[in-house]
Amino acid sequence: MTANAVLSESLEDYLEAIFHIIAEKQAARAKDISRQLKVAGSSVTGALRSLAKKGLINYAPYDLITLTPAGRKAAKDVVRRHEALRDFFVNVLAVGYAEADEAACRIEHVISKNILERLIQFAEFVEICPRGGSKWIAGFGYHCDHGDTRENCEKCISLILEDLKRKKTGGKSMSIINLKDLKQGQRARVEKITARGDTNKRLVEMGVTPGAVIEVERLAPLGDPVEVKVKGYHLSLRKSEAEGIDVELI
Amino acid sequence: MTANAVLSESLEDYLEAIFHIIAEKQAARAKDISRQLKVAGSSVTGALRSLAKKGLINYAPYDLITLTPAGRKAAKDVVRRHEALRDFFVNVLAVGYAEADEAACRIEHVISKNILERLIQFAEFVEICPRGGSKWIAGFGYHCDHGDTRENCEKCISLILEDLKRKKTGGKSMSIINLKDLKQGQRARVEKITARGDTNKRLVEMGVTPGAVIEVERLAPLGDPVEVKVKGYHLSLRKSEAEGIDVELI
DNA sequence: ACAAAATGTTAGGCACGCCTTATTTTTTTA
DNA sequence: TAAAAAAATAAGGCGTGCCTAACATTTTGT
Repeated sequence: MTANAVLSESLEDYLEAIFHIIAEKQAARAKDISRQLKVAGSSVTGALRSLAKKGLINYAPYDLITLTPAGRKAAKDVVRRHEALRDFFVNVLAVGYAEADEAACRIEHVISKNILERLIQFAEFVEICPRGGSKWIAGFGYHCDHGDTRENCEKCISLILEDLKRKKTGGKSMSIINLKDLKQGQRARVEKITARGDTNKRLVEMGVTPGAVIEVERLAPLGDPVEVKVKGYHLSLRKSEAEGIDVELI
Repeated sequence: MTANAVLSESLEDYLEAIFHIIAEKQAARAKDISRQLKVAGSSVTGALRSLAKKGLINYAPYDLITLTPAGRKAAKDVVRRHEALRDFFVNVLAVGYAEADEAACRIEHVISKNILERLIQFAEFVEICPRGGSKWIAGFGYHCDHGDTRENCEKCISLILEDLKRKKTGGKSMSIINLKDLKQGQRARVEKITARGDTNKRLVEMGVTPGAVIEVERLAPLGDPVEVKVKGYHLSLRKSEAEGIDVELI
């Protein structure tokens, strides 16, 4: 019941594991957790008691384990840190997924809020800035493997020139579309929030602001709701909300 | 005496503190360490015994503390991680020094070798790639504070165009100079290693390769030796070695 | 040189977080 | 439905890393 108890690294790991198990199969059992975290069953019992005492999980001996609202919030926070770090390593540093995931696992416990937000913003910036982009990251990968020479930079510059020409011919109105028209897995840059009033407010609060990168994670059959990821947060938007967001495909 | 014992986070902290104290005043005392790490004196005694047992420090009760060669190597490694992280946070993420330093302090213990190298390379890449550079990072700072709109991107693109023009007029031979002609604090990109034979080999081993960013940290009165930083490593180069390196100012 | 102050060490304790071994409870299966 | 298997818990131990309090050894000031 404690309001905002500080979680130890290992309790964060337990919470994260529970979150993932529940996402797959409604409720978790101690065995699932011990298997996932590779610790003895008795260690799990102790951890579960701690988490229950902090009001983060519903737990009774021999019973299934679920997250309380506070627990879900705390778990999502850990997961967001984890995913943001992993995405940064994969998308910006061009590190392999497995290695990135493992590194995220360790760093997620010690990174400060501010630095995390900066990392998220930087990854976003790299994607939307014309000077960045996936080609640029590919160039970084080349630089890592082969070092850099002036000739490579010349090539790089001509790539920018090509991009510029494309932009120019595309004119000022590019492929601005509505969020609801995106397909699953597509990413876009928020161009404008056309929603007004409360909806507008709600969207901004959730991190949906012009310039932000938004990714469609799942789309219900009728497009309602649409699950998206923005700034590391997973959001579920109603169709009416999605319609109030204009985006530009990346 | 242990060859390559794994150090706990706290022992790494102790080693790092000892390294910094010794850099300032020849030898460390337990009090210096307890003051710096903000722990009780008795904790220091225990840690020192551990470090001595691992053959990393020379330690006798009531006596001054110095690093063994192995200890110096281990300490330098920790310091490199710390500095590389801090530099990344400051130079790439545009985070304040104090905050960056504190974050580095925590992350340095858990970051993997590979990811660290990638971070170092990325920071370097941002500096030497024409698409990156300090102006680009400044743009990132703006993006963080105000979000991004298409107009900003237009400005950004015109900046690149200006850069391109400058490069064009500069022609193909830019300001390639010799490393020995750099002043203290200047940074440059390694263009070519003109040294041959053993010197060449030694330089490459130390991370001085074409494309690398090199920074002059200290310059002896007669330019021999010159202390530089490359890829997070602090090196001391003899004048004869410095003369074998052609660089381009950043 | 010798007391006072500063510094260093020992001893004992506490909290974590993990382990192993043994026991209890629940679920499966024959 | 009862024995076997699986899952969960309890008890006790270990290592780390920190603390306080008490004691030992320098160093310093006069």
